[in-house]
Amino acid sequence: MATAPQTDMPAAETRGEGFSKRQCEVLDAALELLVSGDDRLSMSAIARAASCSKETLYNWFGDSDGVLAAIVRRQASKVRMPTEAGDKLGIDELRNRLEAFAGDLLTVLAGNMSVALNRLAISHAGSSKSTLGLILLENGRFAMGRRLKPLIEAGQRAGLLVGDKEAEMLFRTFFGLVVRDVQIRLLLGERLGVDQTAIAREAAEATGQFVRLFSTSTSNATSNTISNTGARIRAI
Amino acid sequence: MATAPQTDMPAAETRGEGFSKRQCEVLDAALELLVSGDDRLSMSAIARAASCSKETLYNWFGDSDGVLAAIVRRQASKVRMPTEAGDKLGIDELRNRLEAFAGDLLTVLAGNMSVALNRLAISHAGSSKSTLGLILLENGRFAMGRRLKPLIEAGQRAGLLVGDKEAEMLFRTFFGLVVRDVQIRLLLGERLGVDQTAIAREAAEATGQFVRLFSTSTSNATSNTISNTGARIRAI
DNA sequence: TAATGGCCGTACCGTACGTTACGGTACGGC
DNA sequence: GCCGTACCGTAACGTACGGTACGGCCATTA
Repeated sequence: MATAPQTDMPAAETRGEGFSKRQCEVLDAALELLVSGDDRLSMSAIARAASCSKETLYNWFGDSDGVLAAIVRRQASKVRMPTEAGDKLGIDELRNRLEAFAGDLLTVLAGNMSVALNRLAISHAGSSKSTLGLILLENGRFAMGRRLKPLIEAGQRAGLLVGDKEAEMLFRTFFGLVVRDVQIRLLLGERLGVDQTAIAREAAEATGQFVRLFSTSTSNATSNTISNTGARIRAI
Repeated sequence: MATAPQTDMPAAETRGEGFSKRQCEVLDAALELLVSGDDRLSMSAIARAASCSKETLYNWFGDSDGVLAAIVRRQASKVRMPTEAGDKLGIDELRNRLEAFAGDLLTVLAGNMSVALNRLAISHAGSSKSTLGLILLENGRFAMGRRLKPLIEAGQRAGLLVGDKEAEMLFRTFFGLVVRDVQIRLLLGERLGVDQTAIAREAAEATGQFVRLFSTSTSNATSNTISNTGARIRAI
C-alpha cells in the first residue's frame, strides 16, 4: 500500500497533484521510460532513468504500485477542461465545438502516452487490488464525458439536440462514433498511422454523423465545419 | 520462438487449429486459469492446472509466448462465421441480421474470455517481438469485419444502404455505435454489469442509429425489430 | 516379454525483480 | 563545528519465474 510520503508534501499521491518539483521530474522520467517501452517498467529502471535512489522511490510512493499510480495521477492532473459553457449556441458553433472535441479526443487516444498508460492500467486490471484502471477511467473516459456534457446539455437547452435522452447517452454514442475501433487496434499493437489530416477527417465525419442522429432539424445541410483539431488536451 | 511440435500434429500452432485432443485440454485449462485471473499466467501454473509437465509444454509450444499464442489461436479457431449471405434482402431482414450481429458482438466482448484474452494481448503488445495482439486483432476485430461485410454489401446491392462508402467504413461506424465505450471500460476493470437485456437494448439502439445514418430510405419508421441476441459466437 | 517413446512429477539452475539495508554526500538549523 | 534529514548509489536478500534435466509410469509395438 502506498503510504503517505514523508516529505513536505503530505498525502501527495492521494490528491493526484501537489507532487514536489523533484517528484514530478522522477514521475516524468518514469513515464518517458514507459512510453519508450523498450523494457518493462521496473523500480531499478525507473531509479536509473530518473537518477534517483530506489529507497527514495519507496519512501515517496511506498510501493511499486504506488509509483505506477503516481504516474497515472500525475498525467491525469495535467488534463484540464476549458469548458467555457457557451450560451447563445448556434448549430454551427455546436458543430465546431463538437468537431474540435472529437479531434482532441482522437489526438489524445492515438498518442503514445495514452496507449502506454492504458496498456499499463489494463495489464494491471486483471489482478485485483490494483485501482490503476479505475484511476485512468476516472481521469480519462469519465473526465471526457464531464467535459463534453455541458456542451451537449447547452445544445439540448438551445433546442439544437433532441432532449429526450440523457446527455450521458449522447456522449457514449459520440464517443463510439469518434473512437470507433481506433483505440483497441492501437492497444493491440497495430501500427495504424493516424496523422492530423486523418484525425481531422474522422472528427468531421463523426461530428456529422452525430448531428445527423441527434439534431432536431432534419436538414442535411452540411454547413462548413471549421476544422479545429489543435491538441488542446495534452495527456491521458 | 515456437518450434514445430514434435507430435503427430505437425505445425499445429501455426495453423491455429489441429491441436490434438490432449493439447486442447491443456490449452482450455490454461485459458480457464487466465480467465479466473487470480494469479499471473506462468508456465508452472499452467502445468499444474492442466496436470501436465512443463517439459511437455515446452515440447509442444516451444516457448512461453508459444503457449499464449496457442491459447489465442485455439479460441480464435472456435469462432465460426455462419455468413449465409442472403439475397433478396429486405429492410426488416437487414435490420434483424444487423441487430443479431450487434448482440453477438456485445455478448462476446463483454464476456470474461474476451476481456481476459484482450488484456493478455494488450499487456504483451508493448514489448515488440510478440504478435499476440495482431493474432487477436486478426481473429477478433478483423474477423468480425469480414463476417459482417457480406451483409453490408448485400444491403448496398439491394439498394437499402448507401453505396458511396466502402463496406469497411460502414462496419467501422457500426462497430463504434455498438461497442461505444463498453470494451475499454471493461478492459480497465470497471464492474459494469452487462446482462442480456441491456445487450439487447444497446444492440437495437445501435442498429437503429446505423440504419438511420446509412439507409437510403428517409422514413423513420421503426419497424418491429425481432430481438435475436442469442450467443451465436462462443468465444473471442 | 522386452524395448521404445511419450508424458508426468519434481527437482534444479540462472536470472530478473521487489524490497531492504548501508555507506556516502549535501544542506539547513543550532 | 555538529546534528538531523533527505537523498544518491550500490549491494544484498528473498522470491518468482522461464527453462532444463531426470527418474518413473504406462501404453504401444516388435
